[in-house]
Amino acid sequence: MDQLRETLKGHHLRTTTCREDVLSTFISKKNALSHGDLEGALGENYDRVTIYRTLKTFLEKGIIHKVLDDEGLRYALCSHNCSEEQHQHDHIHFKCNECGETNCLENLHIPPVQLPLGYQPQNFNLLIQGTCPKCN
Amino acid sequence: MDQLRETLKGHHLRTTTCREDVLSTFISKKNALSHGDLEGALGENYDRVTIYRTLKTFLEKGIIHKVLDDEGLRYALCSHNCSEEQHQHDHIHFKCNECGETNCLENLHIPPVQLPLGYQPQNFNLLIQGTCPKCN
DNA sequence: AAATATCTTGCAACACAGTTGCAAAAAAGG
DNA sequence: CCTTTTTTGCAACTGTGTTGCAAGATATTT
Repeated sequence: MDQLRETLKGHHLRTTTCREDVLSTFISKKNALSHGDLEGALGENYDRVTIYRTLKTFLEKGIIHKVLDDEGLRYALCSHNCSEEQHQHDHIHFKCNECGETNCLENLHIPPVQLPLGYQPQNFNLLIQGTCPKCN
Repeated sequence: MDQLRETLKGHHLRTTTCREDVLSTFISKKNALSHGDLEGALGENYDRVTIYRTLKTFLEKGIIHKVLDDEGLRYALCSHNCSEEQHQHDHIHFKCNECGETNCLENLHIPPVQLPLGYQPQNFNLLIQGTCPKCN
């Protein structure tokens, strides 16, 4: 796939098979992935450390972003074009307690919150847990 | 302090010095604490493992709840009375990027979000990152 | 197409976070 | 104060994430 190379080049990264494979895994599975998920999928081909470093690089370059929940750290593709300079992530993540999948709800915004005086917000991150349509 | 014993008994827990100390640390420092924070404060008196187990017990009994941010797991007191059966945590956490402290914004509610069809929400968790009044 | 500079990978080793089993010690209740 | 039940400390272990370094791969220049 040439689109993978394009995406990597667009973020000023050399194309390597590991980066292509990690990126393509994020694209094919659409939900948020942990390092462990990726190691499970690609661990026979690449070293643990390389996958960690790939994730770190992708984070820095704005290809993926962190997704938090109560049982660990995951990563998901940035939908709106992020770059090294600017990340825009005021979106909502939904974690299903049945199947355990976490997904970004792309088209929703976090409603405005009236903060007490003196608080300067920069970033909003809403995690909703419950049951997803597939498990409902 | 007898209030500590009362709180523990109210959640069906035996009073031990470790539990009293952990609870009183949560009460005196008002912000969210990590295991490491508690180990730093009490580690000379109690074993690492004991602190882990105390946190786990407090979680189960509804004395504290998890607080997530992009660099790890923290815990904070439940303000509204939680029990083993029911936790109610639709509140907002604010993490200051300057001082690193995370606090619960007690009196705020998360505004309602219109979810797509099929999503059954059970729990809302909003993390706002920015600058807090002290660092502003 | 080969040579160079630069970046990426794998390996080993390490630091830190969290868990489990078990025997000894402490709490609650009679 | 004796018994039951829970909690603690210790040792050992698993899992997660990082760092240094030499070897390999990528991009670039000629």
